[in-house]
Amino acid sequence: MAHGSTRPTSRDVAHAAGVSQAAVSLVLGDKWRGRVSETTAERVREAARQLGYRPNLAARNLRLGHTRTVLLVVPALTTEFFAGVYTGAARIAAQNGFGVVLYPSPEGIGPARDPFASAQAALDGVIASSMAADALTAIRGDQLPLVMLDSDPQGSLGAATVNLDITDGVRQVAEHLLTLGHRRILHLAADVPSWTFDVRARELAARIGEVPGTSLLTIRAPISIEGARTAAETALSAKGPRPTAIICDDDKLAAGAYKAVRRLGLRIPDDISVTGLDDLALATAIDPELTTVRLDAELFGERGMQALLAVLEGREPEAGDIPVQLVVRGSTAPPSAP
Amino acid sequence: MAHGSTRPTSRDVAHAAGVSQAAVSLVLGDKWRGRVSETTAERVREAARQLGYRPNLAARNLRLGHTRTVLLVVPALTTEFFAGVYTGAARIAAQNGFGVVLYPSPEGIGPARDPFASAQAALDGVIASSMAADALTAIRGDQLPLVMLDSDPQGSLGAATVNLDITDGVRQVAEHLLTLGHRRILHLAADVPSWTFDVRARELAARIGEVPGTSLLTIRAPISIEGARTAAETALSAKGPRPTAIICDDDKLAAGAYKAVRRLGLRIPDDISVTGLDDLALATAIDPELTTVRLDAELFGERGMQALLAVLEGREPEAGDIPVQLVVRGSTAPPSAP
DNA sequence: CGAGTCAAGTTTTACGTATAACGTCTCCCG
DNA sequence: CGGGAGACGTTATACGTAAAACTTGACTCG
Repeated sequence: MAHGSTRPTSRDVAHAAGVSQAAVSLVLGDKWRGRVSETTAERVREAARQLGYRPNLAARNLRLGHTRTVLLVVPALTTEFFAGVYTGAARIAAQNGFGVVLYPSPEGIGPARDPFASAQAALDGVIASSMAADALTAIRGDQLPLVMLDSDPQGSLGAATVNLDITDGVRQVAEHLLTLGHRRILHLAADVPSWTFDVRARELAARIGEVPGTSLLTIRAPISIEGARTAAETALSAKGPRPTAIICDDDKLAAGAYKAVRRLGLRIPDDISVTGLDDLALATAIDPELTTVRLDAELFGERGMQALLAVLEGREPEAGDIPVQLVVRGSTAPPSAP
Repeated sequence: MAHGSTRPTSRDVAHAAGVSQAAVSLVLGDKWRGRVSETTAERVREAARQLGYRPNLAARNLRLGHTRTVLLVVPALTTEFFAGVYTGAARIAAQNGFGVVLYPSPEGIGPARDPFASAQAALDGVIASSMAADALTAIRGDQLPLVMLDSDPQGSLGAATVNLDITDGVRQVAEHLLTLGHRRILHLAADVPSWTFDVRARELAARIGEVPGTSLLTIRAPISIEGARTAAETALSAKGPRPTAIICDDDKLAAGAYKAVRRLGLRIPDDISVTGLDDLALATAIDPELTTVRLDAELFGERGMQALLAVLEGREPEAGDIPVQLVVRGSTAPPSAP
């Protein structure tokens, strides 16, 4: 396994600089004020540079007992949303001398089997998003400090949670459509067992299902454009009065709904309105541009990392959901006269 | 930093099972055939289970001198392409007892400053994609085995390279459009310094620029829908004969081109044909569906990991570019009569 | 029966680092 | 002039694991 010569150690640097290994550690660890002379320190730094010394992280981690590395468990990275979450988390982490390692759950959104077998870095904590309960308990078994993203605050076994205010987003969507005059509404839901999707269904049922004179039909589809198209096409072809609006659990599903609508020879928003949730790049790529709920993925990641840092330091994580905002674009309009 | 009680070590397990620490290491490391009795082994395993023992990876890595962990450096994860690359790489890695850690270069496509400061896991090797030369040399300075993805085989400082056969893909696109009868072609290029984009320009110049009776105009845009839209709109509004086809460096740029075309009141493919490159989900979300070149991201990742494993074992990596294929959809058609 | 073999462990060591604990030497002040 | 106080280091140790080297006892076989 040895590729060429072995990497230089702090002892090599010490020998080259004519000092002890301890001195090297002090200088390079920036703990030398008043313990090593400036000239000696410079000699050590020069020797390190010369040899291309890089500390052995395994040894350091072992000695220190922590790694200042955190694992971010996300569903498969098939949209840029979790890229944003990562970016935000990594920014806060870097400001605090931490690193972030990504573990994209291979089987897509849903339960991850064993993040730790795969991401074999030694970890100080975990930020996990949208995971099923079995994987969650697997993680908890590890006793690692844990922050959950977009999960049921009650059911998270006492882990800290950071949530987007999805409930409010859904409320805004419902209000928008009701104000426009829609009464027959189709909910195109993600066929994924996750709290973040349950919340959408729950809020929609409360906001629309209980308003007199409205009807709410829910159908489920896998989160893919083709899956959503198929499901939506079936639902729209059913006999009986056609819905005048489709609320989709996310933007990708909305893209599928667009295709279904077009296939049936209908027009958005004239014949039917469509809404999404996420505000991905996709939302403005399709025509007409999609009315959707903007989620601040980076802020989400930042808040997640801040919460984890709080847990690590024994502080109480900041409470409060992250606000979201409806972005009205061209895919919604009042329903045409019946 | 201590959260509750400290984690159990192999010594704790040994004590609980009434054996030495070495015996625990042998049993759990599966090296005990003929060294420890079956009954003792079972006792050890039971004790480990009871205590919830998890080996300290930092200590193991230090002892072993390697981590069986590899870093995958990718541009910011704003499309699902690199998710596929990761998936493929992780699959091969897992089959060989390796883990993969992701480092998404924070500043987007382009040079990454210091992957190692951030991804502070101890590493055995690196797979790096589309990086500028300065970051490359920084990595090389670390003496880590390196595999480059989609990079100039000549300029990679002797690192192994794995490439998609982009040249062939571009050739197929050019041939497709020329066969349809297009003669005035606009090349919407990515404004990013990377070999993978240089190759596109080079091949296009050779295949179209040198055919008598054709014209090829190249404009550059940042890889974003809005950036592409702006650039394309400007180019299409210029005086003189309008191009009849736009070849885009990737699908995202193509989505921008769609918007530009629509803004100018033109139709795809009737007035103008558009092609992409990647075959992302986006390609079938837009209307009409995009003619593009399908890249097998997972195979790309697999081949990258296989090459790195070869390097680690002192073998010669498999040679040969990964084939790509043109997928003809509704965005290309013969040019309308002038 | 004595040497060799084998099973079933144990003792010991090394990996590279960070840091606590321990010298020196010089200077300065009462 | 005696000793306390820096300045400038060094020595020694521990982190948890894997594995080489060693021990012990029982059994085999010529």
